[in-house]
Amino acid sequence: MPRDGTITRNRILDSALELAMSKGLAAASLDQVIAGAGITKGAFFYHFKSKNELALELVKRFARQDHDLFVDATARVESLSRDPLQQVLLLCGLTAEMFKDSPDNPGCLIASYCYQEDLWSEDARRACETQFREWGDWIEGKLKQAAKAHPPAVPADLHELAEMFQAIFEGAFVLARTYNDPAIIARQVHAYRDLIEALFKGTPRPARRKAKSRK
Amino acid sequence: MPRDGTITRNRILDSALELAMSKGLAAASLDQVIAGAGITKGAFFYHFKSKNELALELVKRFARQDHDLFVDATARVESLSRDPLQQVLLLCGLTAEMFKDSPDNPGCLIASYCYQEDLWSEDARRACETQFREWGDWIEGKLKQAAKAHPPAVPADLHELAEMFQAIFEGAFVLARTYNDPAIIARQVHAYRDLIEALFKGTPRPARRKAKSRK
DNA sequence: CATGTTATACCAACTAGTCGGTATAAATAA
DNA sequence: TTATTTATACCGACTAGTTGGTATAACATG
Repeated sequence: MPRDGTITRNRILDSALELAMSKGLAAASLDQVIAGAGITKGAFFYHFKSKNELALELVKRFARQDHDLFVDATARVESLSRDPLQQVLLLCGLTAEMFKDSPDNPGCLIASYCYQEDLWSEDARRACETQFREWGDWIEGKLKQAAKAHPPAVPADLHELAEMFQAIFEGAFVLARTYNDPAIIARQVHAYRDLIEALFKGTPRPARRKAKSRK
Repeated sequence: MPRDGTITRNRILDSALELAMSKGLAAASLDQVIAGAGITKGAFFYHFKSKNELALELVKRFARQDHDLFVDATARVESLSRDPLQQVLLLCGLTAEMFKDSPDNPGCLIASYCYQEDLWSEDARRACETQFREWGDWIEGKLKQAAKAHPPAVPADLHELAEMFQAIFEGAFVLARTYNDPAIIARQVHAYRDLIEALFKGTPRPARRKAKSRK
């Protein structure tokens, strides 16, 4: 067998991801992708038959990685607590933690794609939808279990509430970039966590440490 | 005065906005902007000295329009109720209403820009930040007034809570595009409204009409 | 006429994608 | 062992078309 092509392939995808997060993949030229990957045009078109195929493969890889993250994170919180509400709260905490002190400018590939419809094929859209639903369904299920055991003081639509997790997440990326303050992401996820807790417990809990950096 | 150039200018901006919402302004060519506006290159470069200037002017116009909307909406809710909490809840209702039965694929110019940094000049960023803060500050102020009069059952960071309005909003656009279901926007804003109400009132209220369309 | 507005023709740089060819390395065979 | 084959992986010059931007002339209107 010749040398391993998957290395080159991943270098191309990595380069494309970086460009997608900054200038947007639609606006990035293949020459830039190629330069970033440190390869040549020939190599690129050996691995991908077009720029659109690159876009699709990139989002598919993203969805796979996100799925792995989901499996890992849910397994962890389910092993940390048996209480479904606690599991949701822990998941929020875990997620917020991931974005605390994140050095680079965070963002979401899906959000970037859905404002650049050249990249937004039906295949890509469906892959993203599936991935979103995976998280949403899990949270919704847990919230419903929690509600069965101990109904919240105020009725709430648990489907919408679960959906809100992703909404806040995606929105926080936009805010972080607009305010130029990545800390917003962890802050908003935390705020969501607190709202859920308040809704289900309805009683004050030990005061949370105040967020320090609020320029 | 010779004939009115502001008409052409606005046609250009309208065309650019439409392209920005679909394929992204960075990926859109000037020829497409020009074709959409039904004019020629000469006319374009008479009104804008470059594509980047177009991008900046477009986002500035967006911010102006959003500011007008803010002034109008807050004035309306402040005339409808004297209770700050009610005002916030009404504002959410008003906002959700705006996106109910929205025919075209909704989206936010700011979100699109912040994933395409060719367009994301510091000037543009600051204009967007200012506009975001206008809404956030107003909501935060109202929530603090409301909390003073009748503190929520559970302590909550009202700054984060106000910030969450925009986060949910921006996130809902992404979800709407990913799920291909514009109804999500009104739904999420409504869910936010309900959370705020639950937090401050803490008692059940007349059951809301169930959302009907949930494919 | 003078000023503001629009059209046509054009350019150099860049675009996605092609193509003939080369390098690598394992498998086969003498 | 060594020569040959085979398939994968990669290179870089090339093309046809597009890009943002310019030059210049024509048109409209007061």
